[in-house]
Amino acid sequence: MALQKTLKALADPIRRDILNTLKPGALSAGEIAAKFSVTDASISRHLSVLKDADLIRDNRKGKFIYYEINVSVLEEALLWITDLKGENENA
Amino acid sequence: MALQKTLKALADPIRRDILNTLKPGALSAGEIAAKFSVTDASISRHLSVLKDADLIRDNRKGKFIYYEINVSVLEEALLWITDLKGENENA
DNA sequence: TTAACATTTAACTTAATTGTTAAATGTATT
DNA sequence: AATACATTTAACAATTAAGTTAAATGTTAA
Repeated sequence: MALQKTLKALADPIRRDILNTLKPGALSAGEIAAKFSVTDASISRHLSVLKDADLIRDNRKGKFIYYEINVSVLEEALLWITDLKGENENA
Repeated sequence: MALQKTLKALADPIRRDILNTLKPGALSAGEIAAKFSVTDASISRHLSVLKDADLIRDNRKGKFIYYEINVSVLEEALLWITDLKGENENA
């Protein structure tokens, strides 16, 4: 189930863009939304998909909710694709 | 565009299953379809999504159309995810 | 407690995806 | 040419996904 959620979450260009945006460090929902041309509500739903996939984590600081990337679940996706490629990491 | 198509194609469990099924070698559409519980027509459309993403290639041999996996486009997906992970392949 | 702000959730619309059945296409065989 | 077989395509129904606006929630500060 984790792999399915991960790949589904990564299959949307806005969500991939959000993840890249968070790579340098955490940002609030508003800061993230400001970078995109869709509504805050739309970004909020994308954030919830990413969070459900455990690709991001949130923590509230006062009025703001900061999101940070969590790369740990990418490992499974990487392994799946690598295995499909049929490559040996020691080759 | 290629990355988007790749990830979208990989975001479906049946399509991932098809790719794994093709890993050992090419199979005809019918042989692939026989392994799944959906109709031939449904598998045929999954095959066309995979083909459009260039994850598989087809070649007809008489009545049969054989599909084989093409892993080359996985490289871009792998690079994207690896870069997001922030890892250096020499680290 | 009221007001203001940040964010999410609800309700709704539209578009895309997946599955089904039935018709169409391509190839081989008689 | 006619039939049979493998596969795809078309047409349709059901589900899921993504966007919008408006209402709701949580937090801070007056």
